[in-house]
Amino acid sequence: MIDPPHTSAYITRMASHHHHEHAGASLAQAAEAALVEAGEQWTDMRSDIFAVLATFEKPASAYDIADLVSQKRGKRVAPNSVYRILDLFVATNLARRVESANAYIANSHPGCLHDCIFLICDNCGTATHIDDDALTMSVRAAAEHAGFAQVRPVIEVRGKCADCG
Amino acid sequence: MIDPPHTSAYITRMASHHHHEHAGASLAQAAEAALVEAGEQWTDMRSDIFAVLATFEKPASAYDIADLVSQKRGKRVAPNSVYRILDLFVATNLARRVESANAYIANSHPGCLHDCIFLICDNCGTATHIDDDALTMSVRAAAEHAGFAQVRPVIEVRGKCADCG
DNA sequence: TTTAACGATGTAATGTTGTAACGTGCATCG
DNA sequence: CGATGCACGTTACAACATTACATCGTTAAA
Repeated sequence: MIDPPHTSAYITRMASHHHHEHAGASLAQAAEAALVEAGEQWTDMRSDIFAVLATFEKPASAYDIADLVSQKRGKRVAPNSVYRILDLFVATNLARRVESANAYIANSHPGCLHDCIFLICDNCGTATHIDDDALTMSVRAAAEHAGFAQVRPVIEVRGKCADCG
Repeated sequence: MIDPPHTSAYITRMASHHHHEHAGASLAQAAEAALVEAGEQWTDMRSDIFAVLATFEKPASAYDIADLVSQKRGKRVAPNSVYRILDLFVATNLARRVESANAYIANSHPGCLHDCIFLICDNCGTATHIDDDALTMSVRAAAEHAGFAQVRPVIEVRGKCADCG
């Protein structure tokens, strides 16, 4: 159903495509399509959580999202529920977890499978992502060379962004 | 450490960089030297924390360390004290933080400054590190090209290690 | 010799992030 | 109808991390 990130299907798909950056309603639509494509439901709760996540400039913690979604719905949504859905989003490539920030960020081109490199500013917290398939493939290769399988690269760079320099 | 790779490509790539790998007492000595070199004190508490950290095969959480050091001393050592010292160790390159595991690992060649790539097994939790300066320099370069300064790469790979495959 | 300053550690409290276990409501399908 | 499966709710708790302030010993100045 979902191509796990370590399959060759994943890798081949990733090599060719050139993508389309979404935003706003278009992004939500693309997300919905990708989730349905993966055989999952696009529920109100999932829609709300994705919408909130997509409004953030910076990586958002599950608790941040829980707060905003709670507001939006006028009813408490527990972090727990948010985590469940974020896990689903990550598994289906609608969102990414930023490990060095314990937070999540919407994928601006869901449906396009990719290893990402995140740059996170230590000062303002914003995250930008860059794509460099040569680089990420080298990291994969190095890990596989060391005997690792089902590899999932985590490539992030902390530093000071151009605006905060 | 797992068995080092043996291909000629790997060896060539690594050729520029020779470390002395420390272990046990030799490692503690090297750590002490590096810390003193950095203008910091090598106290009993720091020594104990480093010793405990160095015994772990897997990345150790601050709480893991706090528990063991508490045992060793017969007196409770608060996580907070451990964090302080771990922060110092990370700042002085005696230890590394593994972001994707919220945990720490002793640097087996303190005093030798460079970026590491960690491979963490999702199954058994063990972490091994590989050095590939060409790769880490490329990541740095990519970040700098995007306007980032004072960059600190976080390169980790989650997956299944050879033993757990 | 007192006393001020400083660095390291202790203590307590609290904040943030993440999971486990189990319950409820609702749709589908035999 | 009853059984199944899935999404989500509720509660509780575990794991990770920080803040503020106190204490203690060493060093350095008065």
